[in-house]
This record gives sequence, C-alpha cells and structure tokens, in this order.
Amino acid sequence: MRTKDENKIKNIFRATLDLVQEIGIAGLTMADIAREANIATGTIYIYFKNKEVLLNELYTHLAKLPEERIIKDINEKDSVKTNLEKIWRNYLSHRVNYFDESLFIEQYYYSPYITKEQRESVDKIKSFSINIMKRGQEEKVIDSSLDLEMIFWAITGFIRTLAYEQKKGSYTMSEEKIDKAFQLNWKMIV
Amino acid sequence: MRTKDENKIKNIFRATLDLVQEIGIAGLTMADIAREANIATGTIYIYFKNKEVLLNELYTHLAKLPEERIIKDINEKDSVKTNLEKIWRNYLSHRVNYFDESLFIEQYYYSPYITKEQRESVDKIKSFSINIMKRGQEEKVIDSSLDLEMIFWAITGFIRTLAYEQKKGSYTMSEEKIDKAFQLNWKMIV
Amino acid sequence: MRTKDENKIKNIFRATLDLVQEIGIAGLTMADIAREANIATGTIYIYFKNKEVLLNELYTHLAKLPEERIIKDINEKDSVKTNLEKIWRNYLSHRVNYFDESLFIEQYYYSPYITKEQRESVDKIKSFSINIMKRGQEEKVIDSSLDLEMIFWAITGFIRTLAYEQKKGSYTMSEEKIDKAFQLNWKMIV
Amino acid sequence: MRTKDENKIKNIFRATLDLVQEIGIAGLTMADIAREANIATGTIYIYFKNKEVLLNELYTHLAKLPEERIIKDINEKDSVKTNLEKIWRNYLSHRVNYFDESLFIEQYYYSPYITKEQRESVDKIKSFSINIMKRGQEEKVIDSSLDLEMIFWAITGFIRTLAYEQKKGSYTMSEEKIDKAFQLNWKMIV
DNA sequence: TATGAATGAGGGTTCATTCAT
DNA sequence: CATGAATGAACCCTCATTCAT
Repeated sequence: MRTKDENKIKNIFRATLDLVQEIGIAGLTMADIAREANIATGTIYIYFKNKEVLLNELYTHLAKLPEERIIKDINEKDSVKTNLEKIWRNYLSHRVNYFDESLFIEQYYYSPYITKEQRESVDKIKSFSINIMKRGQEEKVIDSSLDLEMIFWAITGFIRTLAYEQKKGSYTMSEEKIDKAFQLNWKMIV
Repeated sequence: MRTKDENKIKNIFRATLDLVQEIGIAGLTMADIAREANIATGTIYIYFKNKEVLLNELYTHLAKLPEERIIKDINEKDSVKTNLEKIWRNYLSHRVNYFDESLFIEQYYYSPYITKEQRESVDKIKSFSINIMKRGQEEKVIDSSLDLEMIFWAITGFIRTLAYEQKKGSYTMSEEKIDKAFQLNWKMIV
Repeated sequence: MRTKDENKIKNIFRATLDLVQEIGIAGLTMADIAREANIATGTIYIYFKNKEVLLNELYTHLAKLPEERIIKDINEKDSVKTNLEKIWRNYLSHRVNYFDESLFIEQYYYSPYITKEQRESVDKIKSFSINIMKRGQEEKVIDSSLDLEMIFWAITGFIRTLAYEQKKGSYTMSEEKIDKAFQLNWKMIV
Repeated sequence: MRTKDENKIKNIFRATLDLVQEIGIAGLTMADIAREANIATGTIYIYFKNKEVLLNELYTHLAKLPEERIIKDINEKDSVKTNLEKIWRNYLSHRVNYFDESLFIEQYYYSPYITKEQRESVDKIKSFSINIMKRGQEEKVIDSSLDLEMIFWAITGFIRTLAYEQKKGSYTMSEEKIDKAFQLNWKMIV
C-alpha cells in the first residue's frame, strides 16, 4: 500500500498559492491546482473534503507563519531600537519573500470562502510590537505622546506598500534603501 | 433615452461594487448583479458585451475617480504643507468613503479579468504628490536627502492601512487622530 | 421572454419513468433525463432544485394518481360484488397501464432518495377497499370470519403479480382470464 | 487456502445485501461494501473482476437458493394438500427470512447490471408447484377447470405481499394467521 | 429595450478501478 | 493475498450567455 504522503498537502498548498498569484481566487479551479501539483484531481479530495476546506486550511496554516518569521531572533536584552529594527526587517522580508502568501490572505479575506471565526482572529504580531514600543516610551527613547496603535499601522502600512510596489516592479529596493526606510520610521517616533 | 441608459450603467456598477465587498470577485455572478441592480440578467448584456467587459469598464471607470477626488481644491499658491495636508486628507477621505471601489480595484488587479494594459497603467496622483514635495525640498521645508518616491509609499501605505483597519472595525478614527496621523507623516519628512 | 412551460415538468417526469424502467434508479443520470425529455441538462434545474428533489416530487406526484384511478366510477348503491369487481379491474388496469409508475415507486422505496415522511405515508385505497368488504360482511355476502386486511393483501398481491408477469411477457392476459381471475378472488372470500 | 476465500466471498455478498436493503442498488458503492465487509476496497477486486461481475454473481448465487429452500422436505407420497401447504410455508419462510435477498433480486432485475441471459432465466419452482397441483386436479381434489399458472401467481403474489408488508411493519403475522392465509388459498382452488 | 427561460460548457465532486507497498 | 492511496472518467450542478417573447 502506498503511504499517505503528508508532503502532498504542502504541495497542494504551494500550487494553490502560485495559482492565486497568477489568476486570483476567482479563477482558481481544482483541476488547475491538481495539474500544478502534479497529481490527479481526485487526490486532492483524499486530503481535503472540498475546495472550501482546502482554502480554509491553507488560510489557517498561513495565518500562523508570519508570527514565527517576524518575532524571530528577538533578544529581550537588546535595545528597543535594535528589537524594533529586527522586527521591521523581518516583516519586510516576510512580505517580500512570501508575497504570494500575503496575497492569498488578502484575497481570501474578501472571498465567499472565509468563515466567521477566521474573520475575527486577532493579531499577535501587533501586540508584540506595541509592547516593545511601550518599553521604548518608558525608557524615553520613543515619544510618549504617540498613539502606538497608530504607529503600528503607519509602519506596517509602509512596509506592505514597499513590498507590494517592489513585487509589482514599480519600485526597486536595495540594502541602502531598506536602511533609509527604517530610519524614516524611527525618526517618526522618537 | 440617454439619461436612462447612464443610470442603468451606474446601477450595474454600484451593484457590482456592493457584491464584491460582500463575496469578492470570486463569488460574483451575473445573476447576482442583476438581482442587486433590480434588472433582468439579459439586460446587463445590452450594456456590456460580457462579464469581462463589464469588469474591465468598471475598473477603468474607477481608476479615473481617485485622481479627481484627491487632487481637488489644491491651490498652487498655498504652502507646501497646506497642499500636502489637503492631499493627505483627500486621500484618506477617498479610501474611507469609497472603500468598496478600492477593494474592487485590489481584487481586480489579481483576477483573471485584468488586461495587460490595465496592469501597466501609471499613477498620476503619485507624480503630482511628489512634485509638491519636490517644491518643499527646494523651499527647504522638506529634508532634501529624502527619496520622495519612498516617502510617497510611506504616506499612502499608512493611509490605506488606516482606512482598511477602520473599515474592518479594528481601529476607530476621529478628527483628532486624523490630525495626529498627518503630523506623524509631516514629522517624518521635515 | 419565453414563458415557463409547465408541460416541461410532465415531460421530465415521463422521461424519468421511461428511463427507470429501462435502467433503474441506479443507472439514472440527469443528462439521460434531459436527453430523453429533449431539453438541456440545465433546464431541469429551473424546475427542480436537484436530482433528489426531482425524484421526491415525482414520487409524491405518482403516489396521488392510483387513488384517483382506482376509486373511480364507484357507485355506493351498487352491490358489494359490483363495487369490488370495479375496484379489482381498476387496480389491474392501473398496474398494467401505468406499470412504469409502479416500478418507479417500488424502486424509489428502497433507494437513498426516499424521505422519512414518504416512507410513512398511508394508503387510502386500502381503507376504501376494506370498507366495501366490511359492508359485504354485514350484508352476509362475504364470509364474516375473514381478516379483511389479509384479504386485501391477497387480492392486491395477486393483481400486482399478474400485471408484472404480463409486463415481463411470461403470462398473457385476456378478457376471459381477467374474468376468471376476479372470480377466483371472489370465491376465496364468499 | 480455500476456506478463507469462500468466507470472504460470503462476507462480501452479505455486506452487499445489507447495503442494498438500506440504500438500494442506486446508492451502492464499492467502498461501502468493503467497509461493511471489514476489508479493503482493493480486496474485493481479488475476488471479483469488477462491480458488475460481483452483482452478477450474487444474483446467480441468490437465484439458486430459493429452489433449495422451497422444494425441501417434500415427500412425493404425501397428499397434494400436504405438499402444497409445505411448499406454501417454505415459500413464506423464504420470503420473510431472506427478505434482503428477494429485495436485491427485484432491484437487480431493473438495474443496468442485469444481463440478457439472467433476464430470461426460468423458474423451476413454478413448474414444480404446478405439477403438484396438476396431480391434485387428477385426484379431483383441485378444481380441474382452473388455470394453474394463474393460481401460481395468485398464491405467490399473496405470499410475497404478506412478507413485504410484514417487513415494512404494516402487517403482523402469527402462526394462526399463517394458517388462515393458507386455508384462504386452498379454499380458492378446491 | 427588457425579460427571464433555455442552453451547454465547464467546474466541483464522487467513485470504480488500479497499483505501489 | 491484502491494503488503501492514487487515478481520472463521469456525474451533478452552476452560471455566462443566448434568444424567443
């Protein structure tokens, strides 16, 4: 007997992400996914009850990943600026390197597939980042009059856009520019 | 009757936007649009050759609108800061008040319906805004070492996110907060 | 606009009955039904939500018909024997002339499509027939020691089998044989 | 191992009969049969070339059984009435105790699986029964004017219906009622 | 022009059958 | 021989589009 291959799930997820980037959730067909994953259509249904469940599970799977990638290599003993820059760069890397994932999540959010529970999930990255900035306010390195939630949107909105424009080809990044971009955000909050 | 026709087209466009916000482009059907617009399915085909053309034309139509709304009431004689704040507030208003339009445009961009030409269209708002900031650099009110394109993404990314989070219900704006938000961006560039 | 044609429902029902007789409920496909009814597959779905509903409604429709056909032309003033013979012959005619309907009903009863309610429906023909025989018992023309429910099954079981064997071609009926057959049942109960 | 194989085939047959009673031939899947028989789907294909062959062989197998059961314990030297009653009761037992088999045979007869040969098979029970009744006519205990084939249908139709209604739960049998039922048929033919 | 019933291609899904283990 | 994952043809059903009214 052939053993159930858990790699197939990864494979199906990868195929789905690739296709959503090309044609969007609107154009997605199970046959396409199967072809892209080099398996038969029916095989998908061994691993996922139906299309909706496949997309649900991909969403749930993807929702967990950014957390791991962004809150990575953070050392509590480092300075607030060091920590924030780390998070900043991690977030940018995540948005650039896993652009297809972000795209899927955004498309999924306004699709008929999303469930009520998924719409209400909260963001742990946000609270983590805000806590670091709070420490910065206590240590008087960050302006204590700032609305940190607003700052969080300012920073992530900026990063998202940078990643998006770079992906579109309308803006090209470099190590120097990345540095400049972070300094811009830092200047904004000190 | 010319007027009647134009109303019907607007009606179809409005119905389409409403539905995309609810169920996404992926879930959109011609029958749904017709029902939402209170007309028969066949009637849509009197005004649009097919679904693709309907979405294409809606996109093209929507792409023109932000320009008018954002570069509005700008007086060249006013100060750079005044002009920038005007644009800033216009852009926020646009993203908040016409959220459904923005959503459609974003979904459409990664859908099977977009045409090659539409993907390559340029943004006049961007060059207009950058020109004002350039004047600011000449007048020494804006830091001349800044990459203005980057600044543009920082600002628009921020505004987009603010509008998005407010629409999602996860962040609530007020006149005071709007003011603070603009000051934040201004602080970043002086 | 084409008007919704209620004849189409009859047409679809007829096509379904024809096919069930040929290949059984097991072999039935919506495409087959459409072809047999000379319409497009999709058209069936204008009149019936899905295959299950189509079969449900056909069953419910058919369940009503025998009643009308069998309890027909019965005059209360006629003798018990006359009435019973009338019913007897009506039932035989029904089973022979509408063999496809009976077949469908029997196949449907043991199919995955039947609903709980349909399984529990009662038979008005039975009570009607038994009442006539009860009158016969009161009038002393029918043996009053008989279990009339049992008699009902004896008679209908016989008729069903006659119709079935004739349809199969293994037994040929004639007016004379029909007469003999009824006399057989009458002899049994006097 | 011969024994093991035979058990598996019986097991598959039993599973099939059980399922047909529940959901009909229409709802029958190979996976269901395998699950009900506690074996793997693939295993069925070791014993049967395909689904059609499985059902064919089950039908052929079942077609042989009633004969053995019904023409059982018949002693040629016994009286015609004794023999007929024996057959009568055997047939009823068979229809009641092996209801699932009868049901399968009836469903199979109008299914896409039946072969031409199977449709044309003849019934040995019929000729056997008629021969006994013929002897009855010669011995003047059975009315010699009767069409014995018709009598055969009258009797078997009755018995089938009794078994069917009892199985459905709409009629309950007892030893007394069985006795009465046979007397009814006997009265009909003397 | 406006309607919505009718169409049928194409998508989602099932399931008989195969095959690697 | 036994298993059940993998396959893909064929089914049910949807929906963009057409067309009779």
